[in-house]
Amino acid sequence: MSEMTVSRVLRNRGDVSAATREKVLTAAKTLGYVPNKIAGGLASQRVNLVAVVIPSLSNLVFPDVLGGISAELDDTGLQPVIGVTNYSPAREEMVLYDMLSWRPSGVILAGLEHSKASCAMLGNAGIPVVEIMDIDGEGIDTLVGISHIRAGREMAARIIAAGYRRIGFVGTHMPEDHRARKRLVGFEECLAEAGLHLEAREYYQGGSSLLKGRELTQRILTRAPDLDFLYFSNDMIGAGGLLHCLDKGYDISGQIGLAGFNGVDLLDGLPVRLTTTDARRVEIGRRAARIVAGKDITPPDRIVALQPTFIAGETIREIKP
Amino acid sequence: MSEMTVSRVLRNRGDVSAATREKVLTAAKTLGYVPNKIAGGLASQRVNLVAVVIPSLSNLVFPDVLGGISAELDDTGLQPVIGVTNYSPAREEMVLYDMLSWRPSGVILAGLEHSKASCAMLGNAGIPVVEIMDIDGEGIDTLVGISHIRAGREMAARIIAAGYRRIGFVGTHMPEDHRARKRLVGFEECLAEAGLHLEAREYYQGGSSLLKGRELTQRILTRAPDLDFLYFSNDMIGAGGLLHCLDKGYDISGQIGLAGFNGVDLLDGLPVRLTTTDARRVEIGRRAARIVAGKDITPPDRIVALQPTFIAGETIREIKP
DNA sequence: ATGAAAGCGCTAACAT
DNA sequence: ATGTTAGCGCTTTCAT
Repeated sequence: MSEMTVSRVLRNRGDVSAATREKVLTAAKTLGYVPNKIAGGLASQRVNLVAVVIPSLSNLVFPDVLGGISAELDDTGLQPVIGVTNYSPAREEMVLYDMLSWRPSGVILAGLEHSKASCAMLGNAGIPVVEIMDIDGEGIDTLVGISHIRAGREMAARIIAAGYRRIGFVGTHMPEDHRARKRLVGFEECLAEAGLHLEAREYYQGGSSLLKGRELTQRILTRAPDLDFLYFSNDMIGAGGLLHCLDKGYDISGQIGLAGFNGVDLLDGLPVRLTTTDARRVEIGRRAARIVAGKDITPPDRIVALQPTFIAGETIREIKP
Repeated sequence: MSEMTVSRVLRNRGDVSAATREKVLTAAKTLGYVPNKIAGGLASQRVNLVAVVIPSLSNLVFPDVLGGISAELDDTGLQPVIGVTNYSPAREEMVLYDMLSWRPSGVILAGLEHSKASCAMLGNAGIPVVEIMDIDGEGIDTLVGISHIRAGREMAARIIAAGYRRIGFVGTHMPEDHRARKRLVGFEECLAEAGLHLEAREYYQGGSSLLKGRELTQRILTRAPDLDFLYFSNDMIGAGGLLHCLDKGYDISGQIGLAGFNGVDLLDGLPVRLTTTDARRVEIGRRAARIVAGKDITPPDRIVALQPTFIAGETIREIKP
């Protein structure tokens, strides 16, 4: 029996008689044969991999996105391969270079801001490229995400409508976290339109944790004790802030309101539910994967805009009707 | 100039004059050339990938392990490729099959319990295989981890020494979470040796969250109101239990003690610090990566046993001297 | 339904 | 320091 027949059986391609098929399968099993995809990929010029490039795994956001991607790729024969950039454009460039050298069937990558070389590589790759999370800017091929500017604006509008006026911000100071930056831009724009401005800011570097949220909140409230609202750049920091305020006996939502961002349900059991915005993480992963897999057609404008949705929680006053 | 010279430049191999080297590099850059690793791998019979197979990304444990692996592989030219099994041996088998078909340089995978076919594949692969997290059992090649039986025993011993006697357990009921199972085995063994036994158990399925921890704690304390200690199978569930007990006004550590497992620092800012065991996640990742990369020699017994370390926290009584 | 031949894009090994 | 040749293990294509 030729190797050709074996190849046909193992890929369920072409006509093979049930008898030989059976023989090949059992032989492969007993020999513990694992086909060599390197040779296969070289011969067929196709590889069932999708490169997924994200900034971090410890940020609770990305496991959710990956979950959406996996779920949607599961029945397509495509496999995600994850690369992590640590929010460094230089590292992103290296990761992309490495991944593209494997000639994947598509690329999903977080964010719109990439080095010139990265953009060139992606443009020349001749494969679907889906940039996710953010839609405020120019894309290379297709975008799937939410407008963080809008998310920031909407939260500001809710806060103002609820009557808060002395507002502070606590967030990351990573120049490379463009989405956090855009949320703040939208937030401040909306404040400005209402004749308001941020009364205080507190920035931090590195990962987010409850403890950091506590410390920063303590610090900003020491510096600016008369704040009546704090907008945090994510839920983990926000939850830390919430715990601090509970500790200190603040009247949450009355004396001081709080809001985070993301809508991570890991934190649902806190003593008070944090007001936040659902960033539609799983859905973003799903839609991106569907496009790469060719399950969805790309919209004409090449943008899939999902809507960030407000989660009221209990740390903001209700708006009187 | 032959393609061979180009190949040499791009891999920094063999002697190439500085002049031609320069020429090749600029040409590659302007053309946006990305070498084809599929062809390269086939020709050289070597591929700079390390397969990393883990059960889940949403479990806070694994991003930490991956962090350790990445950090240690960073300067080796090796690249981790992550596969997720969702705690399913069948899925693990598929993931392994897929990954091995790319002929990686090594495999790091969580746990010691694998399907027969998985073991056969790994045994035949002819590459370093490091099983991580757990050392209670037989390995295929090399093990790096902690003894969960011992971790369970040690926590039980501390709890008993602190004077608690009516002890309950809250944990996952996933038959495939062998490490949680082994901790419980060790825990109960130690109780039995002291003439004690678990007074109540509460199991759950699916992922862990603060909310689930609250609900389960409420339930177990309703059924068995006179418990004086709760051992949780992880910190997230334990933190939920802690929040519930705080809510209900329990005297934490006095009236009821609590302990989790893992030592995740994300939760450090809780109102009361949870007693737990540090599972040495980052170190496990590092050591496994060092072995796969050939930085460390494998110990003669093929086991790298790390010590789970007790973190006292504030939810257990201090032992009187 | 099965087989034979060519070749995918590189690199190892051996010239020069 | 640079070039030549063969071949990695498959799949594509074309025969039979």
